[in-house]
Amino acid sequence: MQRALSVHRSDGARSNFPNWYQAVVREADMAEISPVRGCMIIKPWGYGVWELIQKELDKRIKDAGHDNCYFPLFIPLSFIAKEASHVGGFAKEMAVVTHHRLKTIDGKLQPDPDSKLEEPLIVRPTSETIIGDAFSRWIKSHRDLPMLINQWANVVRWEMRTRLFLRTTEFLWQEGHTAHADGHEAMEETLRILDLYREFSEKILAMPVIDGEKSANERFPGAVKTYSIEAMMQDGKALQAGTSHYLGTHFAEAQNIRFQNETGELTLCHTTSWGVSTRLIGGVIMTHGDDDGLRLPPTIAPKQIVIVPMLRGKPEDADVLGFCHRLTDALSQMKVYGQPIRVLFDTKDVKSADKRWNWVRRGAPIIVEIGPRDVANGVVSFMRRDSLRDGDKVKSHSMPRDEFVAGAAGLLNQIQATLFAEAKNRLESNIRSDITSPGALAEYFGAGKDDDEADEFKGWVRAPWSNPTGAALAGIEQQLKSLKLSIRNAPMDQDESHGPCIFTGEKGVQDILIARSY
RNA sequence: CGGGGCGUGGCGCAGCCUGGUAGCGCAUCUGCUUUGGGAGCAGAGGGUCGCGUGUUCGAAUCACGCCGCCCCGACCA
Repeated sequence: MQRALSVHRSDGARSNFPNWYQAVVREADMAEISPVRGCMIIKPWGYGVWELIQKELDKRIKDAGHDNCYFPLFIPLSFIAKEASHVGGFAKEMAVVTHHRLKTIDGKLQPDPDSKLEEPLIVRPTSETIIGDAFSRWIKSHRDLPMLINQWANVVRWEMRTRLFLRTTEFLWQEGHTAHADGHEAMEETLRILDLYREFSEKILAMPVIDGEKSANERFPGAVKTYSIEAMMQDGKALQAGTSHYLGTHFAEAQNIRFQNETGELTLCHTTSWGVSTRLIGGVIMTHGDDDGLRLPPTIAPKQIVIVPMLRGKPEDADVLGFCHRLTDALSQMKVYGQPIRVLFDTKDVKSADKRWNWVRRGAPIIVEIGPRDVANGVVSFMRRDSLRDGDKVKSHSMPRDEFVAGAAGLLNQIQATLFAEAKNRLESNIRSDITSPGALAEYFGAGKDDDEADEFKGWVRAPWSNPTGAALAGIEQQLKSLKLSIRNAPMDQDESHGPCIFTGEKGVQDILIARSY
């Protein structure tokens, strides 16, 4: 059967999934690899999605009381060295600036040895240390608290292996940093943001997630507690889509972030940090994409409705164009999610059929096609990207023009709801809680089976455990690693009582999610 | 960084084993025909075959080195 994409996923098998993913990124015009290793060029359609993500998330962050700032791209080496586990966690992936000038030596342009920096600068992998330094100067009194700051920035982490959007050397993100008078308040902030991320992911990205706490060895370097939202991709793997950390007084101690409390005592602040990145776009692609390309939730589609005129090179073309112009204007007057509907009248001099398939691949939620017959009958023919086909055939709908205009916002809402419902159903129906031993876990995830079987779609496992620490935890992690599994998080949503621990057999204290992951 | 695969016009690939100076499909451009849907015919443009060194009269093809991409592992938010 003919599909809009050059690479197809093969019925749930994971083997073809990476190729399919790359095909979507490329053919949906989202991004391309750049001349710089591990870095990507985000193209207009992909960046448009990011801008909408920024807009929606920025609003929520500000509504929660945070102000935006901008801190330097460079961080003095001495800053990053201040918090021991923080350095430990990031040391292996730092880009370091050592010179400030180039010189041609022996005909070769190279860093001028005479321009060596006294103190090397690192390109920020995250900004806790430089923001903490500012906090230590900004915060003097309990009246300065809480300090609620956010920044939109690029960061660099020199990863071994990169994938477009999911893990790139440079990526765009938002990082929130807050300081509070006590641990209780800082924990509240950490969880409030976690919930904000969950709500944002579900409502705006139509990507259902499970929020929970990370296990001890997956904590952010320097954190006391780390929480995440985890989304299920269409190959069954988990994607960590956002994190929120309670940093305790670790950074406050390292950087002397103190305030005088009501009784005049000098007291350490409790800090938090949290972020989501362009990785979310990868999550959207792997959550909603299909064999015809990307399917964008209307909330983040740069163009929600695209109108393609069916021109014939005949006199009635003028009528078609006029009809399309008026339709574009009428739709632009309508609102969805409190903002004008984003409509594009695609007048590019390209064959109509090609335009249609380009928009299908890019995932425009509604694609309208107008020909002379539509004009004569005063109707609008359109396709819904969320349910493009009936079997193999493309499903085309027709509706009186005024009815379509009046119902457009509702239709976009419906598409958003359909995408979310599909993803939600996939998530919920693929978490098994009937696996209660390491043996059963190994069997389910295909240990010892041949490649084809091991390659089948697997979801997640939810199981009780006794929350072991130290060597016991490390042993379990090792065991999971041999199955390519990891503990994703301990969901916030927990039952009162728990069965015996899947690993130790001891009394369970909470449920955890186990999955393959990105 | 270890194991495997790959790198040939924008995209997908053949040619490589058995060296003789580049080909196919899609896309692009032009013209004609077609027109409720990914059109047909004819013609055209576009590649120093990832980079470098070597072997050879001659290298996409053989050897060595390097770079990049993908998968698995290691690592990691």
